[in-house]
Amino acid sequence: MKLSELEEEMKAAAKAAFGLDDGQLKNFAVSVPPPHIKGDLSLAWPIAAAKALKKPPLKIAEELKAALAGKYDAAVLPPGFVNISLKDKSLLDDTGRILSEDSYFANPIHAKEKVNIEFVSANPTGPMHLASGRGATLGDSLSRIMRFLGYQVKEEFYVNNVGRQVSLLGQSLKARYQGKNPPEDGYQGEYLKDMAAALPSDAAGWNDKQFSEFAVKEMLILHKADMKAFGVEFDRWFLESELHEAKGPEKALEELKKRGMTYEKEGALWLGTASVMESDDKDRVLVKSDGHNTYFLNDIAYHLNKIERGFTKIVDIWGADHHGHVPRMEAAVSALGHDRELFKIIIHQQVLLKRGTELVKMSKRAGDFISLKELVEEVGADACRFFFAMHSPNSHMTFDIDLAKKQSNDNPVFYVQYVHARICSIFNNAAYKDVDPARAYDPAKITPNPEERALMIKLLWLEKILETCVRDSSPHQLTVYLSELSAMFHSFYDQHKVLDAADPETTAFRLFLLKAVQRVIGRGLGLLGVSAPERM
RNA sequence: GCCCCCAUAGCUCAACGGAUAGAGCAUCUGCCUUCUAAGCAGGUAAUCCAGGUUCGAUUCCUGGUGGGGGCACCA
Repeated sequence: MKLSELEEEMKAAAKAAFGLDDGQLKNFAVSVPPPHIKGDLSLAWPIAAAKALKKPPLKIAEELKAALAGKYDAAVLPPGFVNISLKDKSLLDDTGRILSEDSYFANPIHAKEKVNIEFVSANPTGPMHLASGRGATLGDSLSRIMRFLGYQVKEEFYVNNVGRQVSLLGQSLKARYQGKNPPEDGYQGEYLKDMAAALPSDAAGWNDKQFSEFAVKEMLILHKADMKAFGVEFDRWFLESELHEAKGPEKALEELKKRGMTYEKEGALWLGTASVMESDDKDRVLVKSDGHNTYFLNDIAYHLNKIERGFTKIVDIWGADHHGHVPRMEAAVSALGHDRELFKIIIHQQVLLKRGTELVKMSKRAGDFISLKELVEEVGADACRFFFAMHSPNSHMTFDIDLAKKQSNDNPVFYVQYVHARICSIFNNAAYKDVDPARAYDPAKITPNPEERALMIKLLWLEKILETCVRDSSPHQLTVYLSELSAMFHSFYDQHKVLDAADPETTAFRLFLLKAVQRVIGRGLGLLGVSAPERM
């Protein structure tokens, strides 16, 4: 039985025994007992429920134990914990189902959710920066996790291919083509020299717009290649120009006006994000006094577009440098008449770069930065992705470039990957050791030892870990889990021989168990966009 | 000035308000004639400060201190 099912079953037992409603069982959750405690799972609920039930925690724990009797072996420990021991047979059964049912951990309840996750969305004005790796890792890993759990997920990259920055890019490219320096506020990076050198022969007669279009097109090719090398393939690259062709901003504006959310002041058109909705610190301009749309209006139109495409959950992943935009964007979605729950913005803190002992400040326009491509080529996509995935979005991570390049072998990703490789190796050695790797074991003849039990229980936790990742909008718990599972495996490997022709029953069981470990490790790494090598 | 985020071992990070705060790197001690030592076993080592709430606080609240980011009719 999955942990979620087990938890539900125990919760139902508690509900019936104490005559409670769901609200009173909110904190009812299984957890892992600390190492010095005997038991496979732990419930702290009796302590938490003491006040509401007006009973001593120990008494509640005893009553809960009685309610679970027959189904679970439970023990009560002060100040009111109930510790559960799982039966070997049920563990063996679960391990088998992990192997036989690929979607064992999916939850059908998620299937009705249509999720749009937009991330990276770097401007097509220069090579993709190393820091984009953080957003890319977050978005792609979360997408993979949600998909695995049963959600319908579309990954999307928004391309700002119109506007002032794009014009500047075109002008900068044109200047390079003509052997001049780019405009003062233009793009100074070397990459435009290379691009200029590759311009077609008829570029001499081009106007600025043609230079811009060429530059954006080329840049998009690079961005797509960078993302692919990083293991990220978007379902859609949404061009801002598509939005304008479909009259998106006009429609959004009309909708906002119709809802009475806008007003004119000083020749501009404003959205009452503060005065009407009280969710921002000031009102925001939609149409400037010169008649041009603000970026904000275009962004509202883009989000309206996503809503119209029928998504039930819309997620944006932004760097902390945009966090000030959160209230106005949330206000805008509300202003369009939609539920706040529909729209979620995940903010991740920025990546600080450290080279030697100095913190490196980077600017795309000055052309001084470390590209994602460079990093991936030197460190490898696996190590990069695992490293980014390890950090919760709120952590201010400093990326030590020298360390990442020089000591990539220290990355915990190898520790996890090594589990997969070791298990593959064992299976490859089976024939050589006179063992049939396909032989089934007989559950009736197997009593798992403590290390084997611990591994089987750990495998079950993948489900809850992944749900936690979704709840916290971060894959970092998965990296912790994989490291812990790996440690358990390596320790097991050291203590117990797997292939033993003299003991075919135990050998068959251990191969079965290892197959499941291998499956979970491979699956977990896959959800992080990291490869599971067969040998290292 | 206002807003957001952060502060845990020498370093990089974990820990739905729960039991003796977990890892990796670094460091020290052991372990390769036996399925891969990118490994195992063990040692050293941590919750910024002051209050508060709670049976219980690294976690929640208030006030400090220190750091990062943001406060446009730019995108």
